[in-house]
Amino acid sequence: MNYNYQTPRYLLVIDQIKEKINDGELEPGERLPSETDFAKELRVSRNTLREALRILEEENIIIRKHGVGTFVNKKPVFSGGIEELFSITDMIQREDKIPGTELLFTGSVDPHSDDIKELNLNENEQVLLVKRVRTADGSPLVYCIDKIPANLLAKGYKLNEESMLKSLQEKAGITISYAKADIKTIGYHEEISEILNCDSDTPLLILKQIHYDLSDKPILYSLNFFRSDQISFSVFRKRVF
Amino acid sequence: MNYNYQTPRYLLVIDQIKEKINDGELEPGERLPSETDFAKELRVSRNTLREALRILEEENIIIRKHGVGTFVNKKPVFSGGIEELFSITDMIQREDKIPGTELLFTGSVDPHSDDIKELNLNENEQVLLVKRVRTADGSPLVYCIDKIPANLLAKGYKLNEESMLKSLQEKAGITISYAKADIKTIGYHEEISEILNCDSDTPLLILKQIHYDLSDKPILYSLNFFRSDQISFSVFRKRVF
DNA sequence: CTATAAAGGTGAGACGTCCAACAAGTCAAC
DNA sequence: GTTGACTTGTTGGACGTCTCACCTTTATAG
Repeated sequence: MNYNYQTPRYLLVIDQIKEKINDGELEPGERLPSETDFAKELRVSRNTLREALRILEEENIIIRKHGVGTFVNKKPVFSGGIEELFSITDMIQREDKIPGTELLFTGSVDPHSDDIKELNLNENEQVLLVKRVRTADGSPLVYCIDKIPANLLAKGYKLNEESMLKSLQEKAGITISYAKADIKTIGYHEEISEILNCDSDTPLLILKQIHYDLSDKPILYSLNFFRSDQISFSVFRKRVF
Repeated sequence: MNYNYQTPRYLLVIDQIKEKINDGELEPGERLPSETDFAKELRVSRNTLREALRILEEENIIIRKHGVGTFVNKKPVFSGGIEELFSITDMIQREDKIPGTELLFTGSVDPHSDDIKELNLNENEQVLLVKRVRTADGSPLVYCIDKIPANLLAKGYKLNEESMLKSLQEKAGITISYAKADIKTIGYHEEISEILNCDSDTPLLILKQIHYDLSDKPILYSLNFFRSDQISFSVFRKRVF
C-alpha cells in the first residue's frame, strides 16, 4: 500500500494565494496580477492558475470581473451554518463549552415503520438504538435518539461517548457524507422536557436527520430535541439563479 | 469567419448530456463512455468535455470514480432546502397552495438599535417598516416583519403584494444575492399567535434573516413567525472536509 | 489452487498555445 | 464637445498533448 499522496499543483496554488491574503500581501479589494503575470510569478501554467482561481471564486474568496481583473473579496466569508454538516459535539465546542454525554439506553431493537422507510431496511433487520442526553458545561442541552442498521456494525461495536459521526468513521470505517435535515418545533414533551429540565414555556427545537455515506446509502437516522432557550440554528442561504 | 459560438461549447455539452439522460439514452446508474471516446462522440476536446463533467458532478447529476468511470447518478437530487434562498411566496407555491397577503402596516419609522447594527445604518436614517400576514389557501401561515433602509427606495416606492425579493428586484433594481438566516422558536406570542389564529400549545418557528445584495450590502432585515404546525424547514447538510 | 505481478483502461492534473468576448482608455473626425 | 473607430489589456473558452494515479482484469509463478 503506497499512499503516495502528491498534492496537485492547483491545490498548492490555492494555498499560496490564501496565504498571500492572510499575510496581508494581498489586501481585501486589491486587484491580483493579471492571469498571465500571476501564472509566471507562481511558476505554473495559466490554466493551472485558472483552475485555482475558479475554486477560490466558488469559495467567495475572490471575485473575477471579465475584462477588468480579479479581486480579493472584501467580506469575511461567514459560514458555520447548519448547511455544513457537523456533530453536536462540534456544535457545543464552537460555543466554547465542554461537551458531555449521559447514556440513557443502548441496544438492538426492532425498527418502526418510519425507520424501515428512512433507512431503507429489510423486514427482519434490527437497528441499534441509542438514547443520550448531551450536555454543555454540564447542563443538559439536547436529547438525542440515534438509530443505525445493526448489520452495519461489528458485533463488538462499542459506542464511545463522543461524536457519532466520528465514532462511525473510526470504529466502523463508515464516512458520513451528507444529511437531509428537517427542523421542527414542539411546545412540550412530557418525557423529554422533563429530562432536559426545561419548563412548559420553553419549546423544543427538533432536528430530524437522515445521514448518508459516500455512496448515498442511508446510515444513521437521528432525532435531536434541543432546549430552544440555549440554541438557534443559523443557515447561510444562497440565491440560485 | 463568425462561427456560431454564442454560447460556450461546454454549456452546450452539458445540455446535450442532460438531454441524453432525460431521453433515457443514458439510464441512471449507467456508465458513460470513457472521456476520450465521449469527447470524440460529442465532437469536442477532452478538456471541454471534462469542464462539462466537472459542473455536472457539482450538480450531483453524475458521479466520477477515479480509475473506474463516470456514472449517471441514481438518486433524484433532492434540494429545495432553505440553504437555497427563496421567498415565502415561493415556499407556499411549492406546497401547491395559493399565496395571499394581508397588509397590516407600512411606513417609515426610526430604526431600533438592532436594525442599525444589522443593516449598518447611519444615525438619522429611517427604515421602511412593513408588517404583513402571509396566507396559504386563505389561512394564515406566517407573520412577517420587514425592514429596508428608506434611502434605498424611491419616494414613490409602492409595495406590491408579492414577494419582497421580486419587488426589490423589479421596482428598485436591487438584487438580493444571499441571506444569513437564524432559526429560533418561541412558545407563544400574545399578539402574533392571536393573529395567526393558533392556540397556546402551538409554538412559533422564527426565521430571522438579513439579506444582502451582490456587493454584500445589507438590504433587508426580516423576521418571520411561522405556525409550526404547518411548516418545517428542510436543510441539505453537506460534510466539508 | 492461490497469490502475486503485469497490462490495459480510466479519470486527474498539468502544460503551452490560440482565439473570442469584454472593458476601458486614446485619438482623430465630425 | 461628442461621437465612433482603434488599441490595449483583461478574463473566458477551447484545443492537443503529455504524464500520473487509480482500479480492474488477466496472466503467470509458486
